[in-house]
Formats: sequence, C-alpha cells, structure tokens
Amino acid sequence: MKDIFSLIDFSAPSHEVAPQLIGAQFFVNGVGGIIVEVEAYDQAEPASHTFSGPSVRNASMFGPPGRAYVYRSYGIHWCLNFVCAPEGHGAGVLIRAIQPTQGWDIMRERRGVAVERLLCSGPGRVGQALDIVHAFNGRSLAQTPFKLLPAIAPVDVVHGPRIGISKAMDLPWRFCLAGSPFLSKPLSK
DNA sequence: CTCGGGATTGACT
DNA sequence: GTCAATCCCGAGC
Repeated sequence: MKDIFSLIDFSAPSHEVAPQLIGAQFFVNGVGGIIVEVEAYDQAEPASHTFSGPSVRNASMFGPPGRAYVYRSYGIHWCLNFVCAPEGHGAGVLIRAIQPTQGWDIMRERRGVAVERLLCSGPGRVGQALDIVHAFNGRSLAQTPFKLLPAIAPVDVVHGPRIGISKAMDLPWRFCLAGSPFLSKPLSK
C-alpha cells in the first residue's frame, strides 16, 4: 500500500487537502476508522482560529504541515486538526466525523454510548472516542500514536458550507463522504 | 483587569 | 426549541 504522505501534499492549501482526506483511514493507538467529514480553515478567513495571527493556543497551526493541531473547544472538548499549507501559513483541516472500523469496544467505553453512529459523528466526539489529548498537539501525523492510511478505493466527495461558525459562511469548505450515515449533520447547500 | 463569544455536546422544556 | 458546562483569547476599559 502506498504511503499516504506520498499521495497527499500537506503543504498545499487546506481546502485542497481537505477533500483528499475523505475516505482515508485514521487511527490513534489502533482505534479509529474512515474519515467521512472534514472542514478546511485558513488564516485569510475570519472563521479560522489563526485569523488574528499566532497565539499560544494556535501555535502548531503555524508550524510545519502534516502535524496535529489539538485545541480545547468550549472549554470542554478536544478537537483535532491536520496542519496544512507551508510553515507559517496558519491553515488546517478539522476532523469532524469518522466511520468506526477498529476499536468499537474502546470507543463505546470512552464515549459512554452504544450506538455506533454516535461514536465519532462530530469533532468533540472524535476527540473523546479516539482519546485525543493536548499532548498530541504539534505531533507528526506520520508517527505514533497516529496512523493515517490512504483510501482503499476512490470515493464520492460532496461539499457545502461549514458548521457552527458565524463568519465566512460563504466558503463551501465542509467536505463529506457522499451518502455517509456517520456525518455530524446532513450536508446543506 | 473584566467581559463576551466560540470550529460542541448532551440534557432538558 | 433552550441552556449549561468551562477554557482560551481578543476587545475594551
């Protein structure tokens, strides 16, 4: 199998990397599955954490591409991004939903729910199910505990406006696996 | 310094 | 539909 880092150039703009991640498989310590929903963010648009420039919180987004940006959302959840674009650019792809394929029992225990559809359908849920912790911030996606594998077969990717933001609503930078029942919400246009 | 708003979720009316 | 949980950070005084 081809190495995904030879197939995807993480130094490309986040909105170009994002659709390529749909269908890829992502695991943390062997727990995870197929990426079915992501969103792209870039310093040039006001919905991004990096819009106002570097800070302690978003520093890893300004670091080298191909690494993790882990942030605390609403003071409660841990969410995961893949850093994109050249170093210093401040762009990334938020992992919003995963179709579970490995580690169901572990994910059910961590999440406290039994319904498979609710294990990883949302950025905060992905963080909890895969045990994303702040210590992963800045770590390379090519190294343990991460494992990122290319899609087994070509997939249909659909896109639309991003969720949960109040700025730059016009950018269609949410990318989903067409017809997937594991999305955090149905795609709107 | 205080204040307010989130790239959210789950419990409740 | 409403709302609280709770941390980071920018805006404003």
